[in-house]
Amino acid sequence: MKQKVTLKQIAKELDVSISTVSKALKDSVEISLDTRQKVKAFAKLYNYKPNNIALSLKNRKTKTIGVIIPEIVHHFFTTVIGGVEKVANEKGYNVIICSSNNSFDKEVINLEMLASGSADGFILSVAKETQLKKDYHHIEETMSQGMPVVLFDRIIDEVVCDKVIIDDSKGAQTATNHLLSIGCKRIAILTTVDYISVGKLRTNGYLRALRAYDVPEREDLILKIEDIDNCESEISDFLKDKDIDAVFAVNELFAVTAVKVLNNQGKKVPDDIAIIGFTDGILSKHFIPSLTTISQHGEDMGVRAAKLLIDKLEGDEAATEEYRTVIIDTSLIQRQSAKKTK
Amino acid sequence: MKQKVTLKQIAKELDVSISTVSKALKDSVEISLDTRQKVKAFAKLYNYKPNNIALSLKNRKTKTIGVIIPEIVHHFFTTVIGGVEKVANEKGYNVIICSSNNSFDKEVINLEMLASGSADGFILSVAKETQLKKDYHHIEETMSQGMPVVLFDRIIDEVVCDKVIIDDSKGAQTATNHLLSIGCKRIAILTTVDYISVGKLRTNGYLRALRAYDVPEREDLILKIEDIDNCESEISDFLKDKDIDAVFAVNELFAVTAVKVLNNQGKKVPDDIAIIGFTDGILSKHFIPSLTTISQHGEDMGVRAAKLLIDKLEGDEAATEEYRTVIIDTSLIQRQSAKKTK
DNA sequence: TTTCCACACGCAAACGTTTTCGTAAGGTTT
DNA sequence: AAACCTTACGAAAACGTTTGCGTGTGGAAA
Repeated sequence: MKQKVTLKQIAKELDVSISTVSKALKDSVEISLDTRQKVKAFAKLYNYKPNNIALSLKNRKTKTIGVIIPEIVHHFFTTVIGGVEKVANEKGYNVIICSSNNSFDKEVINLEMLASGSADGFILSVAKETQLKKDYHHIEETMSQGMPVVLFDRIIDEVVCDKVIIDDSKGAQTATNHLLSIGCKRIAILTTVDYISVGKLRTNGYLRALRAYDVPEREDLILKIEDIDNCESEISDFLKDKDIDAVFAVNELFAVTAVKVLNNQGKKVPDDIAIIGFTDGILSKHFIPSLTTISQHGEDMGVRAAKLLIDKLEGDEAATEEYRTVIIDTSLIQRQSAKKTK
Repeated sequence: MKQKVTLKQIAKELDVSISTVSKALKDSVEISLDTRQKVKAFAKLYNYKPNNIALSLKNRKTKTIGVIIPEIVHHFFTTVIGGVEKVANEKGYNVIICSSNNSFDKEVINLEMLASGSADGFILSVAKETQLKKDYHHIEETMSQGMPVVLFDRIIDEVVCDKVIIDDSKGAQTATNHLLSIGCKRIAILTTVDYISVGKLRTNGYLRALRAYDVPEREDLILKIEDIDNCESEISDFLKDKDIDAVFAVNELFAVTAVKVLNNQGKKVPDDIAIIGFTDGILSKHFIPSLTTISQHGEDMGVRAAKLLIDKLEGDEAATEEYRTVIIDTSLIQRQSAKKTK
């Protein structure tokens, strides 16, 4: 088994110095044409590739972006990663992805690991636990060591840095407005517990829309779900015999579960009841009926986040000092699960 | 903005040598208790973390596993990554993920980039283009430079290395058997073009099951789909007025599309026609009807792949020379889309 | 012949670690 | 007092690069 070939080895074989080899490979005029060609031929033959690690050490940058997300098996987060990869690769950056699995500890470990030399900056969506715990020292510490951080989607207001979000509240308002505009009056919402920032914001948007239409808000039409994995029975109990004509679900899973539950309860979507979701994922697209939903444009988020980060990484000192928050527009994707009541 | 603190800085502040600091932090008996405590207190205060890059360079290993997959927005691949991360983290490895986007060129670029110092070994599922092109020089080159590679799912027979696969053919046979055993006789298959290795294998399994039951195979019941993203019309034409009682789809998307198409054609699943899929993803689980399917146990694959790789990475020379192929058992997950005919 | 200049190349430092080996100071044994 | 041993620390090399600067060689100009 061959080993990776280094400058030193080439130098030895060709009986020149390491610096000569290095310069020759860079086509430096310092080196004679003859030597240059010889070295390059040799390097090609032995498939020489400069060692990134050594370069990182020398340049004190890794040309790597660290991405930490709460879940890796998750359609939205992976689309964001897709966006990040796209611009990162264009700009010659590598992307290294870690999942915190929604655990605070793992988030800290991952961040510290990557921060100690593996990445130049971070794109991060915080774990549920972190939101609950409100402990952000690891993020602040990373930034104070000179590594920029861009937060996206599940952000933290208290941390001052670049951010990329959607206007969750506005998106929810759009969704609710749509339901109201097609004639729905009694709209239930399936949302998360309040410590999940996006859930809370979407609930707010829902309430705002109601008020704008002068529809009284009713506590009994709001379900805050804690255990996402076992939401079916909860939703079933909640929806049972409820006199409603629409459901707004703050994520895909709640939306399809609602359809399922309603089917079981003998109600048809969209004929008897309209449903609108949030997040345009696989399920929304392929479900029967296909789901009208709010798209978060995950790839866009990734693109913008990566651009922000790279700007900061490559920017002059001046640009480094100001922080921006990019708000990505959501859009309503109309499909089959919500239609005009006659 | 503080900078990352190094041994050198600590040494300077404390007026000792770098080696003293290094040893003190490692609790070397060479250093007096006094100095040790002083150094450690100081290091903690300044939040010293050894620089991974420097360590990588020195140790000539990165403690990082490179994972390259054809698509990042893909349920199955992300579950595999989940498995990889799990064991990698347990063993103190980092995971760096790149997506080839099914492009041969990007696969080569990613692999070369990671191979030049960023990762010690690779877990890889090859791009469609690579399978078509049959060009594997980048993989062989990587291995010849001493970096182990584990192939999974979309593997390459010609490349000699560790592999983790499911028995696609057997899984497909199980699926088809199930359909036959519940009384279906005229079973269509929705599969991919032959150069996708897993598609071909699954087709073979289907045929084998048919033969074992003495059911004649019929060319007109086999649809090989090239353009996965626009499969609906193709499937619709294919299924139209066909006298069949079951469909075996080699992936989730084909399965749900088939259900959709059949619904439109006035046939009910599972009452009029049974459907069975392959890959147990979000769709299969939440679709209505939920899909009977073959589970590939993606997380298991990731776990096994990571173990194989780490074994090779840490193993003695002897173990390094033999290559293993792990076959993960598939299992039939019975849900609603296929039931006994009366 | 002396001086000067280009040319082509090598030296060495630097990035941050770890680790082997060397050594000064001080104490203990004869 | 001489010889020796601990103890506690420092110097330096190594990992693979890049790059500023120094330098030997040869030829041309004076």
